[in-house]
Amino acid sequence: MATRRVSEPSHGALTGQAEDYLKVIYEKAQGGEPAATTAIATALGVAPASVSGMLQRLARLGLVRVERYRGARLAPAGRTVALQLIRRHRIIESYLVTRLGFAWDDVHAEAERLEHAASAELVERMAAALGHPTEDPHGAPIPTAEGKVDERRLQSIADLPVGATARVVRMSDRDSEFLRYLATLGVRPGATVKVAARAPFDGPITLTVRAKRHQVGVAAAARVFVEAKTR
Amino acid sequence: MATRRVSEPSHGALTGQAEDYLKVIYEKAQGGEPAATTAIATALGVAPASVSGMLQRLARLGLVRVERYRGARLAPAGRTVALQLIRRHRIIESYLVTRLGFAWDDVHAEAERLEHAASAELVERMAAALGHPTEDPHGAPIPTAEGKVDERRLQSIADLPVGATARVVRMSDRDSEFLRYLATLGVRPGATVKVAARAPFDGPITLTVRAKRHQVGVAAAARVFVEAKTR
DNA sequence: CATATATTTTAGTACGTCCTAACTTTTATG
DNA sequence: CATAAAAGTTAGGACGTACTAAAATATATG
Repeated sequence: MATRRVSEPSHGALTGQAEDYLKVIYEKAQGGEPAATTAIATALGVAPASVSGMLQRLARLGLVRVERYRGARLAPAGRTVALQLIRRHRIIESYLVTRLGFAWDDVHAEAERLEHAASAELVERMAAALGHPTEDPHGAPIPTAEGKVDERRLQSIADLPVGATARVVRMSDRDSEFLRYLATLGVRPGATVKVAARAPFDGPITLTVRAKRHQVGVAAAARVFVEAKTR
Repeated sequence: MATRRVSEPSHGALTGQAEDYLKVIYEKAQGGEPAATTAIATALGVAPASVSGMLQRLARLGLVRVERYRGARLAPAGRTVALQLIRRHRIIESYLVTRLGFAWDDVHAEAERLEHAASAELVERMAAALGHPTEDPHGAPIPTAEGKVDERRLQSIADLPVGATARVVRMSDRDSEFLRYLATLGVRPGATVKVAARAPFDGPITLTVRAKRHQVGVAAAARVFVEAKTR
C-alpha cells in the first residue's frame, strides 16, 4: 500500500518533490532530446545521484521513460501532471500579482510552494476571479485545465539579426534579479525591441527599447523570447 | 547538518508535519493538562507510536516539553510556531471565504494545506486586503503577528442551564458536515440561541434559534461556544 | 582510435515520517 | 489492593528523499 502523507496535496498521490521533477523534465525535454540527469539536478539543486534514483521511481510509476545514461522523457501521465502543475503555477503567479500586489519579479518562489498545496478548486476560483487569463505576468501561456498549451518555440533576442525589430512575448521567471534588470531596461511582455548592433564573437548586443539604447550580454538576451515584427 | 527539504515552507526549518503536531498540542493542552499521546494521534490520524517518536524529536528541538507516560506541553518556542500557524490558518480561511467565494464550511482542509506553504508576506498581504480581521469565519480569534491571542475559555451550549440566552461566538471548524448542519439551524457566529429545555441523562437539548425550536445532541452542543447574554 | 574528461549510475548511509507488534506504565475497578 | 484494561513507549521495519564515494559509460580530443 502506498504511504499516504497526511499533509500532501489533494490532487493525486504524488509528493511535491516528485511533481517538481516532472515539471523540470517537461521544461528540459521540450526539444526532441530527453532531459539530462545533470540538467535536472542543477535545476532542482540536488545531486545528480538523487536524480538517478528519482527517475527510477518515476519510471516505476509510469510517469517518465528513462533511457539509461541518456536522460528522461515524460510519459503521457507525467505530462498531464506537469501541465497541471504549470497551470497552477502560472495562475497563482497571476493572482498574486493582480490581486495581492506582489511584484512581478517576486512571485516565482511563492508560487513554487503554493502550486503543490493548492487544490484544483482554489486554482479554478483564482482563474475565474481573473477572468481566465491565458498568460501569466511574464508572458508565459497558461495551459488549459484539459492540458492544452501553446508550445510553439519562440526566438530569443539572441537569435535576432542586426536590424530586426521584435515584440517581447515572454521571459524566464526564475530569477527575480534578472527580471528587475529587464524592468530597468523597459523589457516586458509587449515591449518592442530592436537589435541595433551586435559585437562579434558573441559580444554584447545593443538594443533599442523605447528610444533608448542598451548593451546586454548574450546570456541575458537568450532568456528573453520574442516574435519578429513583420514590417 | 539538518536536512533541507527543497519545497519546505519559507518560514523556519520545520517540516509541515512537525508544525501540525505543534498546532495540535497547542489545542489539546489549553487547560493545565498536557496533551495526551492518543489525543494527538487521533487528531492527526496517525498511530500513537508515531506520536511518541515525534514528541522526542520535537523535545530535542526544544519545541515541546514531554512528561513520559503523561503527555506533552509546548515550550515557548513551540508556542510561537503554533500561534503563527494558527494565524496563517485563520487568515487564509477568512481570505478564501471573503475573496474567493469558498463556503465557510468548506475552507478548513484547504487552509490546512496552504498554511504550510504560504510565506509570511503572503499571509500579511491577505490580512491587509481584508482590513486586518480579528476573527475567522467561524468566529475564532486570529492571533496577532506578535503571537497574542484571546485565550479566554468560552462556555459551550452544553454548559448552559435551561432558560439561558447566549450569543454564539464560535464553533469548531474541523468538520464541514457539522458546520452545514449548524447552518441549517441558523447557528452561526453572532446568532442568539436560547436553551428551551434539556432532556435528562444528557439527552437532547432543545434550542430556540430565530424563533424556531430545534433538538440537538449534547455532543453537537458542546462544539458550539457562546457568551451568556446578561439580561 | 586511445585515452582523458564528463556524465551517469550504483552502493551505502542518513533522516523524517509512518507502521505493527511487543512491552511497560498508569488507571480504573471489583 | 490486586488485577484487568487503557494508555504510552520501544523495537524493528518501510518508504521517500537526500547525500558522498566509487564504478560504469559516453563523449571529446590529441
